[in-house]
Amino acid sequence: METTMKKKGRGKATITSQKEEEGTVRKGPWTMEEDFILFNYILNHGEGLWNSVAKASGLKRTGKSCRLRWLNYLRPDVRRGNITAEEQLLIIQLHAKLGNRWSKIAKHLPGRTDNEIKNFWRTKIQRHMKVSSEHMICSGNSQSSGMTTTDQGSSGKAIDMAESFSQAKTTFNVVEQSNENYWNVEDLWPVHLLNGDHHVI
DNA sequence: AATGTGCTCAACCGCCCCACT
DNA sequence: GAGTGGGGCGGTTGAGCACAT
Repeated sequence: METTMKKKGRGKATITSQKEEEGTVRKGPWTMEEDFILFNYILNHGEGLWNSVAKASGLKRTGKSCRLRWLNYLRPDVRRGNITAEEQLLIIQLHAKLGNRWSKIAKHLPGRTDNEIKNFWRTKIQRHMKVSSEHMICSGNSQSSGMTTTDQGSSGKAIDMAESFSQAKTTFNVVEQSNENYWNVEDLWPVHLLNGDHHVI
């Protein structure tokens, strides 16, 4: 049996059904059962040695996949959705300072993952920069034309943006996200309590 | 209501680094 | 020093959703 993601199954839905039947590595969206297994395994054995986790837990996943799922989704301290205006400002400032070092940026934002920040940057900031850049070109300011956001040269623009952003946060379209269509990590918490393991990481 | 388009974000890929032998 | 394996990181992909037409 396989529980599919509630409504919002995302990610690469690669064709896995045949191969997983053959006992090879499974890919694509995680099911609730898999989350359940991984979550409980890590609660009982701790993090690290991800290949061992993958094997010992019985999950037909790679160690990398287990690690990613844990870090980006299952970890108890992970915060989901609603990147605050302050966090957005911090991200912009840190990116100006550190560049695309998402994991380093994430360290300054407790509960936020590098993946989340990276996605946020690409979907919000990068697009905003593109729009403002186009606006500048239209306005006759050609200095910034041709600059991509992956360039380190974008740092200056990011700083400018951070300044204007701090002044007009509301114009930046802070994204409200609803996670109601996902199963929550909280849904898994009672399980470990039932197992008699009360130690939370 | 149906269709098209753009956006979001979970997950994979490939590369790199580090520790160990 | 060379080889190997595990883990971490950044870039990219693509299914599903939301909104527009």
